[in-house]
Amino acid sequence: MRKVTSSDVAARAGVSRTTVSYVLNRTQHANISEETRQRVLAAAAELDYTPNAAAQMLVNRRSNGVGLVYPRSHPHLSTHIFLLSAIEGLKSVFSQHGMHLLLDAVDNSSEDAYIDLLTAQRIDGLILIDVPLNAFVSQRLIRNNFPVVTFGYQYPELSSIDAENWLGAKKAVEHLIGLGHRQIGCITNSPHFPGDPNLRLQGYYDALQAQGVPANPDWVVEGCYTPESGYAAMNLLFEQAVLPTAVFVGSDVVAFGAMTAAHERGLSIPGDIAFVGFDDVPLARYAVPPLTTVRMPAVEMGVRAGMLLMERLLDGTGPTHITLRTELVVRGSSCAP
Amino acid sequence: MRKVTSSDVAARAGVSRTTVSYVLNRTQHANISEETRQRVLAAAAELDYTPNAAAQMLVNRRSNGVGLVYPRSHPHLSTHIFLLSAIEGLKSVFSQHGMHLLLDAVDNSSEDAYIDLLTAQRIDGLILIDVPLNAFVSQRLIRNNFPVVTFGYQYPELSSIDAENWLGAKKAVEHLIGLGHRQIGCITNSPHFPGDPNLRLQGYYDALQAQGVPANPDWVVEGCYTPESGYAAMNLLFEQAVLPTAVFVGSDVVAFGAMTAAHERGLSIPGDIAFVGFDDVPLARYAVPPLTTVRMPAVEMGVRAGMLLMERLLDGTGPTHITLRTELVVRGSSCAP
DNA sequence: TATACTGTGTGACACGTGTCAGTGACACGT
DNA sequence: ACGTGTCACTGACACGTGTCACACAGTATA
Repeated sequence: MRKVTSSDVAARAGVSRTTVSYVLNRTQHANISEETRQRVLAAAAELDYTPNAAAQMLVNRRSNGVGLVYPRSHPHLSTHIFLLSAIEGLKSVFSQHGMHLLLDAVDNSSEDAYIDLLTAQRIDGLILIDVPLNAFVSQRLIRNNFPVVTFGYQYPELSSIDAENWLGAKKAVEHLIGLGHRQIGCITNSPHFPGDPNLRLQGYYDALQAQGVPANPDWVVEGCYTPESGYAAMNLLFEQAVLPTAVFVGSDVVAFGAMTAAHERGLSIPGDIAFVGFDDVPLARYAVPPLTTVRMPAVEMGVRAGMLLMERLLDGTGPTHITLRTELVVRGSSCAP
Repeated sequence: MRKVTSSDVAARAGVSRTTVSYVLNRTQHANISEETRQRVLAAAAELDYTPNAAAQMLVNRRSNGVGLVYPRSHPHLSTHIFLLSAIEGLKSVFSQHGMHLLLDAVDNSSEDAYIDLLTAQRIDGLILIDVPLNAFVSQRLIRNNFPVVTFGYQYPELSSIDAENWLGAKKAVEHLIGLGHRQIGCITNSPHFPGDPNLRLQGYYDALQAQGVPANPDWVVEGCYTPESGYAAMNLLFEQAVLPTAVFVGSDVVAFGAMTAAHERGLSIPGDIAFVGFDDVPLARYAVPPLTTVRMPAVEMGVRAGMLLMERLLDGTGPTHITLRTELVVRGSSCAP
């Protein structure tokens, strides 16, 4: 089957290809009579004409594509539940502008493969979700002034979107302290990477210090995105001589595993041990008991990131950094010890 | 900044652009001396040359893009957890072939917007996840012999990938019957669409009939993807005069809501009421109690779908239908009444 | 009458690539 | 000397679009 081109439309309307282009693109400075305009429009509709994307990309030097890059290493849920919400927000903005989303997972090994997407002009902009940037790549992006929005961490020269991780964690722990807890453990969201300060963990420490509650390094254990890791981390905590009466978990999904470990040990929640999570995943309210957590505005973060990139693309504005509020949602998993 | 083109490479290597193309594409019938070949390769590397995707698409009539379409109407988790796994599987296949994934959500209103992606030649193939095809669109796809793989439902002329929904549901309910249950309710995964037989619901009915257990239409309630809907559906069941002793839920995520409703009513699971879910979402094992469920091989479905599409693209094979096995995973939420 | 201007439309080029047909140069067999 | 063949390489076209500079007719202006 042959593809319909603008020449076909021109022939059918009895005009030149140039005229077709002017009509379809509503070119301002072109004077086209109303009658011809209608003839062209009719011909295009009858032939069901769609402009060839490749040809447009080639001549416009614009692909209307945006690359969305995330690390493949993150296992299923935690960050990826977030990924879905972010996609939802991003798409709601991009679809209004006729932009398409190109998905690319990145391995730790060949982490600059997605760079080809932009040197090949396949995308006009880049959204990076939790992707570690090595110096080579970041400098290249900055030097070329390529439109980038980073998600969840900041780079001075690149636009970024984030939420109040530190403050959210601090509020969560202060909530526990306010309930009377003095022995508060922490299971982190992710393993520690050098150079990547864990703001949620820092919020935990700062809350303890601000309220004069002693910190116990034995009560801080690393989680790694999954419920399995939370389960294992909690069992590690149970090996301590003195147990905490409350645990702040850096991610709801990890908290699911931690709470299961507590259940299996016969502890009652929140009677024997209280839990607070982070993210407010849709299932958090359906944990047993319902999980107290810090809400991340995931969809809104996607929307704002999309808007940031569009502004950059259309108006050429410089790098902007946005931090959205987090909110403590108190449910059944936390109460006085 | 100017883009590096193959002309630049040619100039630097002191050869023609044709030679550059032959070397970089390893064109078989072209005879290029080893020495020239190395010169070209070196020049390309020094200039950090990447071919322009638009130009390649235009001349090759191939975009190396695959459209992944899903309905926006599905709320967060259920199908979308599945979506992430599918993406994982799809990407593992596509990345080997240099194919890119283009994401597109489809509204009920303008459900054929994604068709423009293919008439514009922006994509070479289409993966449809739970997207309802109206007659107009499907006929157009079939007539043009466009490469399509549907996910989760079948269309005779289009390739498809699915799992044993009917058999999985049947095994789940037979499991409950085997435990001694005779009063078994059902909360569906999704609302009923005309023309879309709910195979999981059918498996439920057929298991009851095969084992001679009476079916009670009052015990069948519609869910709608979310835990909220499961919560509401379960409370609807609780309004019955006689309560079921076990419930088969068409989706783990919906089951989370249903179990929470049971907890709030003070019922013990599985003592007072047993539950079996469907999907084996990563969190299912961390429900309270751990959820007995039917495992969907989501990632493998993605892989197989990707392979199906690649075969179709490379070898031009006809439509193929694949159905993968499901497996009952028995956990703590089900035992004898 | 010559000039300028306005409204309407077109020819031709550029974008960057893949590839067919063709060009010399050289070797070989008769 | 002449045809045949191979090797290494290149010129030119095509893909489908956007847009600049120009053309032509008709009308107003000096």
